[in-house]
Amino acid sequence: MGRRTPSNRPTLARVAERAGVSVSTASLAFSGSGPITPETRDKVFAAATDLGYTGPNPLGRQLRRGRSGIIGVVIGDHPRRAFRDPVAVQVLDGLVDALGTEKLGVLLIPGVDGGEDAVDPLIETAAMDVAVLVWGVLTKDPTLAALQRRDVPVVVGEGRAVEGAPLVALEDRAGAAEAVRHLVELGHTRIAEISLPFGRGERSGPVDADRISRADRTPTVHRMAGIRDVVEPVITWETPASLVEHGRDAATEILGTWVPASERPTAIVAHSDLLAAGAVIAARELGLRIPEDVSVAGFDGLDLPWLSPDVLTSVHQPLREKGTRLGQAAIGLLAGEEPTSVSLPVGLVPGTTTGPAPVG
Amino acid sequence: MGRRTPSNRPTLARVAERAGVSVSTASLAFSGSGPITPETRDKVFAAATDLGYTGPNPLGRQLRRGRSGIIGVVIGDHPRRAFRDPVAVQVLDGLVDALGTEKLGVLLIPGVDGGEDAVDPLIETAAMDVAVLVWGVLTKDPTLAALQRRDVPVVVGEGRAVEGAPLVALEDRAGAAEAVRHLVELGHTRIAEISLPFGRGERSGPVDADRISRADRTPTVHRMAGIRDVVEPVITWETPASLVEHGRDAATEILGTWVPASERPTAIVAHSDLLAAGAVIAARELGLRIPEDVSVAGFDGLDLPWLSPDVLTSVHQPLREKGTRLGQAAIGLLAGEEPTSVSLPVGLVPGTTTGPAPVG
DNA sequence: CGGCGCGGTCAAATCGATTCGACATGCGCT
DNA sequence: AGCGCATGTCGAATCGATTTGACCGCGCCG
Repeated sequence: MGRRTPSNRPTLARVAERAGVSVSTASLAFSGSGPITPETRDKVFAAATDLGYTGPNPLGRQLRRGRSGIIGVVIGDHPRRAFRDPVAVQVLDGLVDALGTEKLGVLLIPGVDGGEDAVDPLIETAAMDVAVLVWGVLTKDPTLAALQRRDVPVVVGEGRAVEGAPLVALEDRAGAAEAVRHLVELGHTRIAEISLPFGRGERSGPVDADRISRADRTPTVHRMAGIRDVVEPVITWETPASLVEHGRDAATEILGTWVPASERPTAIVAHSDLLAAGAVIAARELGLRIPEDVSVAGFDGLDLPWLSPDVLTSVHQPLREKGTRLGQAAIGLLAGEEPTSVSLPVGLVPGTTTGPAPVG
Repeated sequence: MGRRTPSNRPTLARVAERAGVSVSTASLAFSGSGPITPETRDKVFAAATDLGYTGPNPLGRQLRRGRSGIIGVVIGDHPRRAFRDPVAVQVLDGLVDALGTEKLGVLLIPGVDGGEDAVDPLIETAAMDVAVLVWGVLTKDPTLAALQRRDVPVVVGEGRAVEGAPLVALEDRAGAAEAVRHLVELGHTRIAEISLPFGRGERSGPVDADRISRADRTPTVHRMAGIRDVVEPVITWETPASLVEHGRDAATEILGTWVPASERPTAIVAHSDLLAAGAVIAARELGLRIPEDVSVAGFDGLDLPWLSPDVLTSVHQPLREKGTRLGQAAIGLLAGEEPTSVSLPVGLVPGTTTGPAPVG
């Protein structure tokens, strides 16, 4: 059991030789399915254990098969930021699970810092049978372009459909509309919006109609549209990422210094639960009662025990299912099925953070 | 630009043929380093773009090289649980970064639900040049055993050293001792401990000396030892995972019903920041002031904006650096260097959650 | 003017497996 | 007894690249 150098690692050929059979027969023995007598198979296995051979070398098998068994998962940012959002984590979980049933592995591909057209080198060179673009594609997406050049089949989560690629979407627009309708029914008229990022750049602050019209990122665009299906927000605040601190900063401005108290928004709808949680914390810090003074609605349906005693009113999404669907879409593509797209339903679940609008 | 079936995907041989050169020359052209005239190279590149060839097939290259360019990262649990802890996310981030510099990719390998000896199929069959066991190894670890059988070099984070494998550890014991010493210096004598899991099983509740002695998981064991280097806790509460809700549950018991108020612990030291945050929330819910009535110290040094206005007193660890060191260790192994281990320093950073022990 | 060396190109071996078609054996059936 | 078929085994081709060593022609130097 000493250390072995790569060069003396046993191969199928050596096993076959030792077992006194041909390489093909040895291969058949390991594949398990071919026609082979039990004795021959045992002979091969015995030789294998003698030599310390633990099964076919994946590299050889992959080359022959023309498949790597690897699915590239493009998370669009550095892990520390992408996974700071529990939403991404749950989707990934479903994805890993679904792919695991087919013995497919997940190769993590981070986004890049670089300029406009920069893509991670893995996109260009890594072996993968399918790539999953979890957070959709931009209108001119260098990552998508590189994958298409390489003929790597693609599965898209969220947003814009790509020719020949299955799309797994959520009913963002309807869900956002539902959340705002809930607020309107409670009597709110001055509703502020805290939004997800609009595009590549990192910006934060209030936005005007012009910038809104140029938003280029998919959950953002759909959720903004859904909100506007019901009401026009009194203000829209862009954030650089779905993180508690950004929601807190935005709400501190919106509820604090932005307008005189008499014109203060009575409700905030945020594009994500983390942003909404930040808004709740900001309201607490400003001495505002929730929901008596201000209502807050989120989006995602996360379980946030640390927000206790408040429970967010939120639009629940089947996040894990989104992951499993993405995985199944990838598997389907490998099986040669025609790409089919789905849009998963979402639904409002009221919590303790929304209530009737204050009178006057 | 129509769809191509795998069979008519261009190969280096076809490019060479079209360019009127040999395969070896074409290969040289793409490798970039070989001796070749600019004209020949351009001829090859022109033929390549004609055919839509985007570079050597990774599978062929990998087989020849004997390297897959993939590092398996064993996270020891399902992603939704492993990555719910920001600690894991930061380590992963450093790891991905470090490996990215060498164009190595991260293959995510989850833990399994199954019985004692179950391992993820990827462990047995996936191609990987090195495996990183981020959260250490158990005393009898089926994952480690499977990897050793396959001759996959291993890098270990945390805990027990493995023969021939670099170990990247943190000075857990000293850090834990420092945290408790801080509490003792503040006058605390009744100190409770909320601990990380002891082993595979999911248990929660107070533990006795016998169970403590049988703990088999590395950060847990070291942190317990460090605490006991300074003081014996009045109670140790085991939790099934490093999550806010478990810390909250534990602290609710410890500070609430467990003993009469006069004997209530005046300080809690938790093995992680998420557990500590849960304890802070529990204290708030019980109407206890922090730090006047109860002090809470954590471990990890996370940034937890949602705990505002409190800032945890915590032992800061270089988590991202742990990740980069793990990555560098893997790279070193691939380069044939002798495995070397490191232990990274940690340090107490006082926040607002610890203060002098209440008098009486 | 001849030989040496070097830059550039190429043929062939190699990485480790899978799989197709051929082949040998033995059995059953007429 | 002879034919055909099923069963099990094997040889050889193949997947797509990298790399070594041979080879060739040309320029430079003695």
